[in-house]
Amino acid sequence: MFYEQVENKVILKKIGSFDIEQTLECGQCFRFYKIAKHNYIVIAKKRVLNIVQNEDEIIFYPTSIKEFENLWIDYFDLKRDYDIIKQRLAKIDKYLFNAVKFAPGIRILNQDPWECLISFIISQNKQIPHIKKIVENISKRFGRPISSIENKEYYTFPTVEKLMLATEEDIRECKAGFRAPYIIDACIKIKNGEVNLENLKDLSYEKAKKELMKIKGVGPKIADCVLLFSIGKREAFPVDVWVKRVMEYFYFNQNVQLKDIQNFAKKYFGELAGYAQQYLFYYARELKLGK
DNA sequence: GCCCAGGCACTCA
DNA sequence: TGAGTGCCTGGG
Repeated sequence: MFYEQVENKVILKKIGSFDIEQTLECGQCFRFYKIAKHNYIVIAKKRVLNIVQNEDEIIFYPTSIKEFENLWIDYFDLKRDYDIIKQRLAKIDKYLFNAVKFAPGIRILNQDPWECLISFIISQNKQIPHIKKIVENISKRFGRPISSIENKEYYTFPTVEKLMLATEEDIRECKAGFRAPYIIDACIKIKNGEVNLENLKDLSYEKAKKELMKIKGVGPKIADCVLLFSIGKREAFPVDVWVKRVMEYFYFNQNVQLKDIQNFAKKYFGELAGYAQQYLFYYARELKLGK
């Protein structure tokens, strides 16, 4: 990896396994906008970041070397060697070999746990464009404006304290529907310390999952998403309808129960389960496998 | 107009 | 303990 600053841009070169489209569109985050092919805007870390991917470089702006090192290297998981992860996965079987080859540029982001939690609470029974819209509504209404680009204003995701002030009715007005009380419950339990997002990193995967599931509206799938995408628990294996479909299609040849898939993934993928999940999910959804 | 979507809580056997 | 059902809402 090599990077340099040119004016207000950081230009990243010699980075393997990083495709901005695959990374953002693989369903792990909701606060991004496609501006053009290979050009995205990402809202994270209380900032608006433009990303342009060219043949052999990726340009980030506005930012600086210092900010890039402090925030974005971690956010995009750039220090990790995905070539090794992909090699190990590809050796497991032909399905993973193909899934990895299909989207070799996926990286698992390290997002903010709070925003990630609320976003995935919203995600149940929703399609991605809806989820993005609701998260945007909440940010517009309760977050702070960051900056405006081409007449579009971008907002931070609200803090726990700020969202605490919202009533269930307020949140329903953001189109969250029946999830509104779940969001209120998350605010309360995090604010009063019943659930501590800061500590989750230090807990085992199982304990951290139980901790998250104390919140109403958080079941195994959502807990796994939060653990994988914001707590760094790469052994988490979120099973949503797409993953269920692709796992049944490749490995079971029949309908099976959620817990069968969980047990299988744990044994079969081990500590790489989370990565396997991302490659398989993207592969399945893009090709509509098993549907 | 009906159906369904990246689950979950709730109810009832 | 396990299966069945309802849920806001918007797009196909």
